[in-house]
Amino acid sequence: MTQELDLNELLVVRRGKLDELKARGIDPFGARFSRTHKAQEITGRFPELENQGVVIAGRIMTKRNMGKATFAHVQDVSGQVQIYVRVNEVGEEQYDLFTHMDIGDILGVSGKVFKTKKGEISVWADEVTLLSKSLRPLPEKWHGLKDVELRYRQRYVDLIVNPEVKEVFIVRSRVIRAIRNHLDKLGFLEVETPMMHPIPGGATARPFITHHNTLDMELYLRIAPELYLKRLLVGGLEKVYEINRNFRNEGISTKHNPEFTMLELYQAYADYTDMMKLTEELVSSAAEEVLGTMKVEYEGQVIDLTPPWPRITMLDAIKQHTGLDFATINDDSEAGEAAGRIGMEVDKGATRGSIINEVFEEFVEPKLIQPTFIIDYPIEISPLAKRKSEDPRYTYRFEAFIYAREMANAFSELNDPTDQEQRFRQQAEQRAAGDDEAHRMDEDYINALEYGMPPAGGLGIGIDRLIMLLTNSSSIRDVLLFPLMKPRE
RNA sequence: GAGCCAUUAGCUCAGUUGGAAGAGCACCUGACUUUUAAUCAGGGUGUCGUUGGUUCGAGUCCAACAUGGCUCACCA
Repeated sequence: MTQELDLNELLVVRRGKLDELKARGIDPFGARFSRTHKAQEITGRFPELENQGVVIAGRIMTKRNMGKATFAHVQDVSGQVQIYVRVNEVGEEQYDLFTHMDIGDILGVSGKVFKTKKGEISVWADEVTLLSKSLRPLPEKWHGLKDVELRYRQRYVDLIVNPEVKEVFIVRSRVIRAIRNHLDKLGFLEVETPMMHPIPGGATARPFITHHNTLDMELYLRIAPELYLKRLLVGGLEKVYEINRNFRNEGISTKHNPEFTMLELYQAYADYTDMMKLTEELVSSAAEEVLGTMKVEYEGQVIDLTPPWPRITMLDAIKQHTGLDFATINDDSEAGEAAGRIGMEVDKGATRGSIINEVFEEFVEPKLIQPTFIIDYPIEISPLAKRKSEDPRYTYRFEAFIYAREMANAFSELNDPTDQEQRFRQQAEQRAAGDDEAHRMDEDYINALEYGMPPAGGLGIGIDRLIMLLTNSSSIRDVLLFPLMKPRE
């Protein structure tokens, strides 16, 4: 059975045209083509380009045949411009070829810039060249491609027909560029640390497991670069950052993709207050630079990113929203009872710190719409953060929340190797007790700390979620070019 | 992992009470030398997601499965 038998009529017709072109000695998949202008330059600089010769290239998006003359819109990366092709200028043979081209074909056009009777800036063609034949029909010109599944699976089609999609990814690229420029200016060094870890660390998450054949060893796709970046602080690099993918083997949702992009940075001799300033600065200046404003609209609300952002301790925030004062609650069982009084059930073995966190997530987090720093996290849920000297039950740690979502997580880094080793041991006990997301012991990391790591501030920002905020996207899939999809069939 | 919803032509969508599968765009043929959702005349598109079941008869009712969306759970 040949493939042809499976094709519908539209595809058969296009393949017929392809054969016809070949029979006429025309290469349907052309080569290098020199253009002088992009579509947007022609429409944007009409006064100086009027009557000038230009050469453009792009995809045919619409076509209106009027007999001996045809209008079409050609789309390139910058946008669309209309072309006017008349038999008088291009000749019988080329005109015939052109009228048989399809919407979706890629062509080159040379001609002069003019304005039609109705006032549309156009290119009056004197030559049209087929550069690539399209064998599949594009979605409808008016409604575009709406089927979200098809949009994600065939992003290339989505990008062709839905211009606002391209805009999102341009903003994404510019925001990341702005962050890089900002950090470079501050003297940070961009580094790349391993994606494949023998011991997954730096976060509480389930990893993807893979296997190296020659070494016959288990490897994990990284859940965070943190422990490697801090080894670089030990090595004396002082200010480092990495913007790259993390992988977590967990559920998929509008806010979670198994691979996602994180910024992590570490600054020697700084602490978490410096990281708050830097967070405000990075986010607000990226918005200002890319969008031209620090007031962004998200899901119908205006979010004001202008620094400074309010800072409130986790305990104060809980007190404010629930009336519960955990400062007066000193052990695990008391904490459990208190949570019960406001209608929360907690696990039997839950610690005071994890209960505080649960109460916070349940009662406070949903209310944090405008940018807010929540500071001083309980030590039990912060195994890599420095203990507060005034009260060892808390750490010098904050998270930044915007639109009830965690945007940034940062702390004064724990650089005491003995304390770190104890915390790893506690985590290992939790792991042994069945918590498969608890941290694992990393002996080499302890070894590194034993050489001495300068006191430092560290910061992580979830880039995808930041881009969602800045592009008013409600799903993480809308800011990922190729979100993970289950294969069909 | 759970609940709800969706799946009909290449795309966007109708499809009545269970009784001969539809429209627009796109496509093909013809007309038309400044159109623009071009227009006019003609043409026909199909595994109704898959597999079963009920029925004289299923796009329509029932079940299972698949994929996707939303909500929840987990997480960032």
